Amino acid sequence: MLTKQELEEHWAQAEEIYLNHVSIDCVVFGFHEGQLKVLMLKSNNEEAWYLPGGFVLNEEPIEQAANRILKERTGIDEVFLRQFHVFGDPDRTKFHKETYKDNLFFNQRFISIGYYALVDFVDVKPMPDSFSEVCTWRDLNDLPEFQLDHENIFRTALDTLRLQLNYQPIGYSLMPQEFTMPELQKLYETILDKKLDRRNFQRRILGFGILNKLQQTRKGGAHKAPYLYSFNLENYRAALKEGLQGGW
Amino acid sequence: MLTKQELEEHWAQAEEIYLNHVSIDCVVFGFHEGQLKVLMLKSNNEEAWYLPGGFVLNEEPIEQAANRILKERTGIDEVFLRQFHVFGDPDRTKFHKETYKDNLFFNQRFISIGYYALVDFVDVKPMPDSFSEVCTWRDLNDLPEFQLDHENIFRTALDTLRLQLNYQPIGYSLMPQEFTMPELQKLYETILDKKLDRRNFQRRILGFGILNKLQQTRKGGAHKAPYLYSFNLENYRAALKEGLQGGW
DNA sequence: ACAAAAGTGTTTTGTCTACACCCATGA
DNA sequence: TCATGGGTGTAGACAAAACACTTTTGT
Repeated sequence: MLTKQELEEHWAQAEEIYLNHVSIDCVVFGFHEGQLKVLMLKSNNEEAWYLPGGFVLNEEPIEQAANRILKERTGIDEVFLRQFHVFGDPDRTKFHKETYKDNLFFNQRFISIGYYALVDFVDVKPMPDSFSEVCTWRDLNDLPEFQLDHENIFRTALDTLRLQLNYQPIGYSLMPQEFTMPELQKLYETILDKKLDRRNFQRRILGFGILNKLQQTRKGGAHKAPYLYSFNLENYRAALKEGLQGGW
Repeated sequence: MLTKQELEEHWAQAEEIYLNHVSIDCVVFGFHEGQLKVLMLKSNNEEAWYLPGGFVLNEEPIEQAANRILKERTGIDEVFLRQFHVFGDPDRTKFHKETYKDNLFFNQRFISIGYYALVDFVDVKPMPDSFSEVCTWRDLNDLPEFQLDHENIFRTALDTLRLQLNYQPIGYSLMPQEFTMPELQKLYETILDKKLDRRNFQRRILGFGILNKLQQTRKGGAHKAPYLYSFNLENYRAALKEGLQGGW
């Protein structure tokens, strides 16, 4: 953890260290207790929430920058991370330009590259950045006010996630190692925001041949114990090359 | 047309005029005589071909920059234009950095935003830029050597086009005002690189309700004259909101 | 009159959808 | 023992795929 003074020095140097005019914003999705979540931060000074973001070091590939930023906020590495859109309106950071009038670095135009990440909820240890006091998961059904154009960035990410559901290993990245069929179904229902038929869902998912059915069942529920599954990563990758066929 | 000296002055000022570190590359697709084409330029000095590209003015929205660049190369406005990927490898412009060692502007790292455009072939008047002697259509079956990472950019655009075939008004943008069913089918076959059944194709396309069947037929062929169609733009837009369902 | 391309309709096949019954478990 | 959720199978609807015959036109 840097002291206040070290921080000030860091941002005074930012213009030298980081590639100017380019930023990265990440929409980090997690899934917990049947709810889809986004990782967000709350500003020190106002009731405004924003998405994890950062800048690109002078000689750093952008994918690597996104990974680094994500690791700083979540503690995890090797996450599923995809570029989805670039936000390049000259007015998108108007608020920052006003707030940081005297700061050379922040007072410039930024083209922001949007990434969305899919992570296993339980692995994440949310860590605030130097502008925030809070870093935490927000439920998609209970979102706060967004700063800047971050609402737009978030919406675009969510739309992309829905479109790519059949082309990306979304289940694999968001579910824990072992999970039950109803849990996986809940994930799909949450992302798509619609109910799916239990039996058809099962047949379809199993038909892809991307799951391993385990011998154990999930005990402790008040009812019949469901089987546990894990992903067959090799088959999953192969299947995704072709895209999982058909729409929901 | 600028003189050589005016050009030199322009690029000497580039650092002031354009947003540093950000560039735009466009993959312009056209369709002519049953062949899919890309618009490319050839360097003055070498046997290297590259994609139309340019930079973003300080206060210019990026979509507007892409449109401006496209207009400069093709003469047309209001084209179908979509962002598809950002290319941010620090080494991607290594060649330029070496070639333009003494130029402050070119000798910097560029994050390039990739756009693909779909245009009506006959509307385009290819115009070289200040680094090229030739601007012309290249057949997808007869592509030249690419400069920098432009082969990668092109491939990524083509993959995106295939994926989005059912979600974007691709036929509308690439076909002339009036066209026959076999011509439209050829377009789909070319993009997807596979043969389609004539009757099923027709039923499917007509089923979307996005075409107007005209009374005239295309005379002059050596055989039965096919009917002409035009797009019903209103229905097309509506249908695309939902995505044209099903895969080929 | 024939070759080649275009128009159109029917049968077959397979996939998605809707639905019902049995089973296991904790309360 | 009952309420609840989980496991599994089947018949019907619908859409895609396969396929054949007729029509038009230039040579």
